[in-house]
Amino acid sequence: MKLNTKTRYGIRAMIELAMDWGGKGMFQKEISERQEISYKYLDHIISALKTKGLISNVDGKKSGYRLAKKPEEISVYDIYKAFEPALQIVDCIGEHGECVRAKNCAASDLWCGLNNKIIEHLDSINLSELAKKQQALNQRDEKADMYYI
Amino acid sequence: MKLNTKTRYGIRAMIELAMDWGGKGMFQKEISERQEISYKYLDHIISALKTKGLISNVDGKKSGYRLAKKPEEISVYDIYKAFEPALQIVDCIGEHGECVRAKNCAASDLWCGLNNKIIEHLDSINLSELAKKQQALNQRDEKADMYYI
DNA sequence: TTTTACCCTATAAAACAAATAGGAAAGGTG
DNA sequence: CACCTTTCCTATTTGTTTTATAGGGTAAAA
Repeated sequence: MKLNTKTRYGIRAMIELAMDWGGKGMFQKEISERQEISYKYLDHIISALKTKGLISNVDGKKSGYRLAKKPEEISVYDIYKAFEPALQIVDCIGEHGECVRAKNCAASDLWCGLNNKIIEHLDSINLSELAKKQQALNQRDEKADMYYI
Repeated sequence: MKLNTKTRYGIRAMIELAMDWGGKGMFQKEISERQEISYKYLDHIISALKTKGLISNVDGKKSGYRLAKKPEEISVYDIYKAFEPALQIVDCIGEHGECVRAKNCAASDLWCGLNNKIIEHLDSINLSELAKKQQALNQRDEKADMYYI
């Protein structure tokens, strides 16, 4: 099981925007530079986040991107769902489950249980926490740098 | 995030063997037919499970496969690890993490936390539980069939 | 000695991930 | 207005991984 790059980059971009919350807005270029994500690749990521209504540049094209909601109101799972319809670690779960045995399958139950557990966890963490954590890490970093002078 | 087929098939094969625990042993062909897994593909799965010491056919080649340990002593994560060295949903976790930012990255922390949660969950479930559940499901199924006569 | 079951390596086909490329549209600025 | 920047959109490429299948060798039971 691997997390895809879009979701990972998407989270990092969103943390960056969350740290800018209440600020001046951020251009794609700025996010790309700060997070070292290919500018062109970020195109797709921003597009997905925008389509899902998680970010917006409502004050005009050159106003920069902002979170569309409060950081507290955006969970990690919200961001995950910008890149995949839903978390579904196996296909037998959910509507389009092709497996006929799923109704009487202990394995299916197992994966379904894990799936729920992961969703629950991703839903319990919001951008506010992550931004605060990142800010703390950044400060710690700056302090560490000072001692090296 | 998707679970791969080998792990899924591997679990199903192991549940089948767990239900046979204390029994006569099962041939690859038998497992393949019961679980509707391609006989040839099952080759690789059985090979991996055997290499990891989870199953054995110690009483001779034609004795059939058995669990190498008690069902209670084999966790889902043990089986998972037969097909991947370890669960690692992102690469920045662990020894070969290539990401320089990982030490000061809230995102990395996030995925690391999720990773641990998943491992904990997979480690908390053992084959004994799964086999019992599957047996219950099978019986329920047989009963249901009766009513349809 | 024939059959059965396991064991091993190579290869193919398909799907997916990750990124790049090219350019259209639109807004702000000198 | 002309021009630069930024967003927006679609297509294409490249590489990797997944999901098998194929083919044959080995060993032991019947």
